[in-house]
Amino acid sequence: MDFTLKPIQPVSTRDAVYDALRALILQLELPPGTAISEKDISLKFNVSRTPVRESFVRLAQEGLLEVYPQRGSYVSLIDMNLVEEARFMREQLEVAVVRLACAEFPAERLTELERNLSQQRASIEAHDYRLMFELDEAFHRTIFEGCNKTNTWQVLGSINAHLNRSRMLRLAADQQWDHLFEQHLGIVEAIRIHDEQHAAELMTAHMHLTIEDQSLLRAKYPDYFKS
Amino acid sequence: MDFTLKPIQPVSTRDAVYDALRALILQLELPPGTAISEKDISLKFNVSRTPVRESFVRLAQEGLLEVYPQRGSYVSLIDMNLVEEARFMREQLEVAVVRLACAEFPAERLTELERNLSQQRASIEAHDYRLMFELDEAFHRTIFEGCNKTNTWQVLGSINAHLNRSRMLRLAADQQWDHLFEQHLGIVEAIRIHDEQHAAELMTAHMHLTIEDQSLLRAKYPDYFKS
DNA sequence: ACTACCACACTACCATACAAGTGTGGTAGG
DNA sequence: CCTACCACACTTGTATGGTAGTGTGGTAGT
Repeated sequence: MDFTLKPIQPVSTRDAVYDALRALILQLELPPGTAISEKDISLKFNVSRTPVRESFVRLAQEGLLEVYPQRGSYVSLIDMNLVEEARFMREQLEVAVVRLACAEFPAERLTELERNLSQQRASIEAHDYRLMFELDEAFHRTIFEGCNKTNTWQVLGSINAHLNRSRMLRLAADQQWDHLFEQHLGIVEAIRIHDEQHAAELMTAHMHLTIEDQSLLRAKYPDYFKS
Repeated sequence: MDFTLKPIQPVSTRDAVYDALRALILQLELPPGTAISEKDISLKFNVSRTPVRESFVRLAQEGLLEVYPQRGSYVSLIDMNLVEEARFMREQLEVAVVRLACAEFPAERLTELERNLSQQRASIEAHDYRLMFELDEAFHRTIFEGCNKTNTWQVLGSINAHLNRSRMLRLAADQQWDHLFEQHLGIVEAIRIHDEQHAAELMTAHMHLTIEDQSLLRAKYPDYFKS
């Protein structure tokens, strides 16, 4: 007997286009300000304008795309006000969740965090910053999952689209990965020994570290920023 | 010389349909579980399927609509896990913002809060709960605006769609508006005298009050809830 | 040389037709 | 009476044509 569920949909064209465009925007391969038209994209992907259009609707709702009727669509510029508020929201939620984690955290999630940490160490030594970026995401997601706050993490995912775009600009830069890694170590230790106060302090500092040097970024990529 | 900007768009059909459907869903005039088809809506609004469809995409992204390809679309059921996490997120952000407000808050916003409070008092005496609901929204929004956290409030707006739907169920019920009003009074007073600790405690309690008695709701409207 | 104007290429918006999958009710066969 | 099956009436997904508004570059007129 085969209980495998047949995929509800192999993959809808709309979702495929959406995923592709979103990835291109977040990885800055479509830099802020880039003009993109439904027609262009539909030709590049060899699909009709309909699924492209619907992808545009979703991207516009997330604030990643600005659509001006009858004039054109543009990858949205990075809005520093928005980025700062995204950082603010993330800080509040991350701190609150890590406090919960100090009170109660499943053992298997803790080992998952430790496994992640060892991978982080390896990727830093290998100077693989792209991988380190992904591990950092996974690290924080695991904390949320361990506290049964999966939906919260998903909401953060869309909120942080802008935040991550500016973080991506610093990927090549020095980005003090060593420092971030030390903080990760401390956070996991605090969770293990249920030191809520210390965990909260570490997480607060951690959330501030991910966004400094914005004026430098602005100077380096002036065209990518708004106002 | 006339510097008035002509409206970029009188109002796109898509946005009109989206706004209408969203309001219908949030006010439970389209109850959770209701089947709605693109065709039906397009006939009712006398527009083609295209703008309706794009509205569906947006509503589905917000989690207010479930779309099953080739089978139908349904107003999403209320997911209590989601509601609780929405409440959690809102609590963290509201508390953080009210702390900011205690440190610094513009005078004109404070008078706006006081004006709002007197309107609340009047609407409670008039038993106009619908108006009270709106005043409550405006009250919290004003606090966010006074702290330059407008974007944060907007994000909360989409997060709280689910939360508000379950709150709406209680509108006719007793919904201890008196108690909520007392807390509002206390919060404004705490902001005025910069009593951060007290404000945070009041807001925490306030955020918990808005969601109690869920089991009662579930018993009363079992078909509206998920799992 | 400069300005006003207009045709044209381009955009997103909307309507419509067709494609493909799903569930159901009726019917034919056992 | 029961079951298997199939046609049909739905659904959403995709493609395409026409509409209206916008910006630009070239041209005619001064």
